[in-house]
Formats: sequence, C-alpha cells, structure tokens
Amino acid sequence: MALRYAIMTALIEDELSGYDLAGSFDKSLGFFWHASHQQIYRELGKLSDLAWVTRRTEAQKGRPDKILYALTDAGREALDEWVLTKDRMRLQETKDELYIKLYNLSESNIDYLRTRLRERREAMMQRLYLYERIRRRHYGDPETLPLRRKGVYLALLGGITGGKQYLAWCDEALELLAGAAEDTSTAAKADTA
Amino acid sequence: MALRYAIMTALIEDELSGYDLAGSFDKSLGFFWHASHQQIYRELGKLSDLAWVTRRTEAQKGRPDKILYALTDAGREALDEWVLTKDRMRLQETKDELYIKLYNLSESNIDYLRTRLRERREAMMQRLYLYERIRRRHYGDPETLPLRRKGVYLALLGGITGGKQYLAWCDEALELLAGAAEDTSTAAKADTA
DNA sequence: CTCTTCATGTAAATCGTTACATGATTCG
DNA sequence: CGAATCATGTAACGATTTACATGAAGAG
Repeated sequence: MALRYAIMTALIEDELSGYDLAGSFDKSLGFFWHASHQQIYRELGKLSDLAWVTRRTEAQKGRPDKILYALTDAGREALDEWVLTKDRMRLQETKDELYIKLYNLSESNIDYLRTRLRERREAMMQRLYLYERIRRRHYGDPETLPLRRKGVYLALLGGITGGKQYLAWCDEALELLAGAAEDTSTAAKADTA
Repeated sequence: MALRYAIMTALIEDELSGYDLAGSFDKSLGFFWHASHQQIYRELGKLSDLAWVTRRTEAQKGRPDKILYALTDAGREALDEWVLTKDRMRLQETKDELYIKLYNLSESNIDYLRTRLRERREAMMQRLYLYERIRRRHYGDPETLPLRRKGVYLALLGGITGGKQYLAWCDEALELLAGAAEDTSTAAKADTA
C-alpha cells in the first residue's frame, strides 16, 4: 500500500507522468522507495479508478504523448489520512542478501565476498556524494526550513547517516577479512580493481 | 530466491522444523531476513521436491508431529554455488514507510509522527540490547573466530552499527521536530507517553 | 474457561521483478 | 547504423502479506 502513497506524495507539488515518476520520483523520494515503471503504471491505473488522481494527455512533437497525473482533493484527503494510520512498523528489515552470504563465509568464497564488499562500498560512496550535494544545496540550515521541508530533510538525513554507517561497516568487514585472508593464501595479492 | 538459501543456511548446523525456522531462524538469521511461516512452509515444500532437503517426521506426546528438515549434499552444493552468484545488488533499499510519511509532515500530523519516532527509537533500543548481548556472549574477540563465524559476526555487526545509526537519527529527528513544535502550538505540552 | 504456545497447512490478494512489445528522436 | 532516451504498456512469474483452518496442551 505504501507505493500508492509514495506516488501521491510525489504528485503533491507537480503534475507528473508515469515516466517521470519512474525516473525515481524526481530523484528524491525514489531513494527511499524504489519502484519499477511497471509497478508505477499499474498503481496509477488504480489511482485513476479511485479518482484520487486525474489523467490529462499532452501531445508532443515527435515524442509519444505524455499522460500527466495530478492529485485530486479526494486523493489529498486519502493521503493525509494514511499518514495518520498506524500500520505495521516492522523495524528496519535489512533484507540484504549479502548478510546471508556472509553466514556462509568460507575459504572458497572469501575472495568473492571481499570483492562484493568493495563494490558496495564504492556504490554507497557515490550515493553519499549525491546526498551530501543535495543537502548542501537545499538544506543548509534545517532549523529555518518550513515544516514540510523539515520532514523531507529528515528523510534525506536518514539516508545520509545510514549510508555513512554502511561505509563504516564495509571498512570494518574488509579489515577483518583482510586479516583472515592471510591465513588462507600465502601470497598477499594486490588490490583486485 | 534468497529466502530459499536463507533457510538452507539455517539448516547447515541443525535439523529444524518449519515452526522452528519461522521462529526467526533460531533468533539469528531472522534478524536479517524475516519470513512468515507460510512462506517458509511453501519454500520447504519446494526444497523437498528439489531434494535439497530431506523430511523426517518425529512423533511427540500430546503435540502435533514435528517434521524435521535436514540439508542434503546436493542442497549444500547448491548453496555454495549460490553464494558465488552475482545477483542484483540494489544497494540498501531502505523502504521505510516513515520516510514517506515524513515527506508529508505538517502541523496536523507532527504530534503523531513524533510519537512514531519515539516508538521506533524504543523498539530499536530493545533490539540493540539483544544484539549486544549476543555479541558479548559469542563474539567477544572477532579476530580469533574461525572463518565461518567471522561472517556471522559481520552480519551481526551490520545490525549493530545500523541500529546505532538509527537511534542517532531518531534523536536528531526528534530534536528538530521538538523545535518545530514550539512554532506550532503556543503551550508546550509535556511528553505524551 | 480463555488465552497462549506448539505445529501444520490452504487460499486469496497484493506487491515486485523480468521479459516482451512498440515507435520516433537524438547522439555518436 | 547502432545505441540511448522518451513514453507507454501487457504478460507471466515470483515474493510477500493477510486471512482462514485445525487441534491438543498448559498456564492463569
């Protein structure tokens, strides 16, 4: 049910097409709730049926027509209600396959898993740069933001602190496994870039 | 596909029933990959069909029979192979409804969201106590652990550092929203326990 | 006597991923 | 000429949740 409300949230300020939304919800909400375009189109269909959004076709030269969606008053109401519903809050379900793989750590896969850890470290670093750029550009002084933007800032902050933690964890993991590697193979191989 | 391998991972060291597995995979793996009993029973059925696990019924006095599952050599092989497969690694998909709700922060829901934040803070604190207890009891000196247990330790460490980060984020969020509350209502209300 | 725990399952619905399909435009 | 981008969708499958269903034991 949350995807539905994530989409409506993205439509509060702008009229957007399914394609726009799939482009990671304007590069913002998408960081916190990814969805594929198929899911989004399906959900937009349902939202239309509920009359929580309206559709408007916009012709374009040389491009397929755009279908722009806008939030209705009823949708806005439903969204406001949803925010106040106490849904299951199942505390941070990490659901990361890498953890399961780590449970199976052995000499035959340690090199592989170290490579995966390095990859993730790199990917998270990239994402953190992006988050920090957004933070500096738009949320320099959080205390002075209007209330709604404070909420958006807090989500971003969650992404930032979570990302930093993840980096630190990768480093600690790599360190521990580097020590373990010396037990395994006699020759110390250089970085596998 | 990952649930399947999570189950097999839990079966490496013990023979377990579906019920045991549903009890959060022996309180360990379950922290990192929760699944309901329905999912587990279904997956165990498939694993039996594949001959990756064997079933053995154990009668009990006054209790329903237990069906105990054990990993076969073929299952063990499949698991080892899976660890080495490069699956989609879609970097930490936070997927937390609270973030979406925070995007909708307003004066009409700020009290509600602050309560939710406090709840989560409390719940995460409880979980952290548990993690730390396990850590002290079983993983006091990680450097000296055998390789496989180092992997398990790293998963636990991920849970711990992630949890601490989450606590810190809750605190920062509550602080920012406490400041915001004073703008909203003239009278400062005491804690809403 | 009721609630919780142990122990297994079926059924239905929704959520999410992967693959397929179309068709024009722009960039290299 | 081939690949990427824009823009929409269908179909099939797999993953996950929620509800329904049974039945005995033990605790309060």
